[in-house]
Amino acid sequence: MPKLGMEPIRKQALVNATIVEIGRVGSLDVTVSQIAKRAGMSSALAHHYFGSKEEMFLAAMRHVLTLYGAEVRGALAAADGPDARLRAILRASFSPMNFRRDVVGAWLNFWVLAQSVPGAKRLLGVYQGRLRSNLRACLRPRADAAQIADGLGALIDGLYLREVLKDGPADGARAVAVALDYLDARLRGANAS
Amino acid sequence: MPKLGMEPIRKQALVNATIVEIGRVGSLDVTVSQIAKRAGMSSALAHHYFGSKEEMFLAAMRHVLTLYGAEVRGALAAADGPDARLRAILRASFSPMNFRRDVVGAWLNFWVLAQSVPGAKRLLGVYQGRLRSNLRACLRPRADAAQIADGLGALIDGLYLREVLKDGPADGARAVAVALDYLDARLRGANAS
DNA sequence: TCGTTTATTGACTCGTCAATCAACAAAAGA
DNA sequence: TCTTTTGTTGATTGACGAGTCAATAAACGA
Repeated sequence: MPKLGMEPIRKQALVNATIVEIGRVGSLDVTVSQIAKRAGMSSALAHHYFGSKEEMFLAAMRHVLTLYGAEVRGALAAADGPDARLRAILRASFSPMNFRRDVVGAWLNFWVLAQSVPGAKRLLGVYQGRLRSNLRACLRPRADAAQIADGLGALIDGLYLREVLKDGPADGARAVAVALDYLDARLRGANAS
Repeated sequence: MPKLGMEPIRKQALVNATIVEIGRVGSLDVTVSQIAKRAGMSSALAHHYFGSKEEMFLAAMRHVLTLYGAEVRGALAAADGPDARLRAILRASFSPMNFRRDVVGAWLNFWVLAQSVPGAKRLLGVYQGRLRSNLRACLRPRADAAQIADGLGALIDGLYLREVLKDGPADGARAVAVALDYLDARLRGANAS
């Protein structure tokens, strides 16, 4: 049975299974056995490839973040002009992939993980920093670019949160609409206060 | 030692200890023993008063929600006019009490809890419903009241989130400023798109 | 061919923790 | 006084789960 070069395949399967299981259970209280089972292997093998459960969580987090980053980069590449780039970031952030129930559930639990695991906190910091700098870049000429970007970043996270708790299916288009609604108003309005 | 009428005192102590411990550990992975110890009693007594750990979590959540509700109600009572009432809700939401590190940590974990415990989900639903109806009431005359309220609610939650992850101390005043910044722009601007 | 590396698992260890229980202490009531 | 109610805990149970280990097997390299 044992074919060589299994490591990357097994790891990927475990990462996917981790995300699915976290989303299914709705918390980080998933056992390595559950994850391994879903990935079609024994828990011992999971421990063999990732040294620990925490390492598995971090790998899953890294994967989600990587996918998101790729999506944003792709959307940005196809947009020119600051305005179009802003909208591209929003659309990417609320794309169906990011709104898959398990992915959003994973994000939520990663936020919690970041409270206690420094590695997780660092990863989230990288994501937030990139998002912030992307947003600011689109708003650079304005004096209040930083404040607008911070608010918009928070709005994105908040809209995410709402979707997790909703009963029905997530509605990315609506989230984009709400965000654009505020952003447009803020961009047009005088820089208040 | 045993004085009578201990029940409410013990329960309150446990609820407070639960919030503190969740905030300290940064997750729901707190043992009943830890909580009981901080509350100055044995874990057996904790189980005696609340039947289970889950019941303790729900009681703590109810308490946080009650405090928040009282704060909003108090702020609303002292404000007249829709505009002042909107600002009152914002100020109450970002009051120092709600930005205490452990309280915000508790909120974050309650969001996670709501994913798997129906009772928790119901409680959060009540909170969100009240917040939404309060916000809408302040915006009633407008045709787009619902959309503005939804965005503002999400913005509040998102700003919360940012504070949890920050390293330094939480800054409620800044959050209020960012929220007002967007809200003012949105209220003044044409109802876009 | 034979040792080495990679893949894989079942069984096991060790710790932890929620929940229970038996027992004890003090107040209230009869 | 005696009994019932309330408060309180140490010890115990029972389950579960992360991580380890020994053993097996296939491929590879020399």
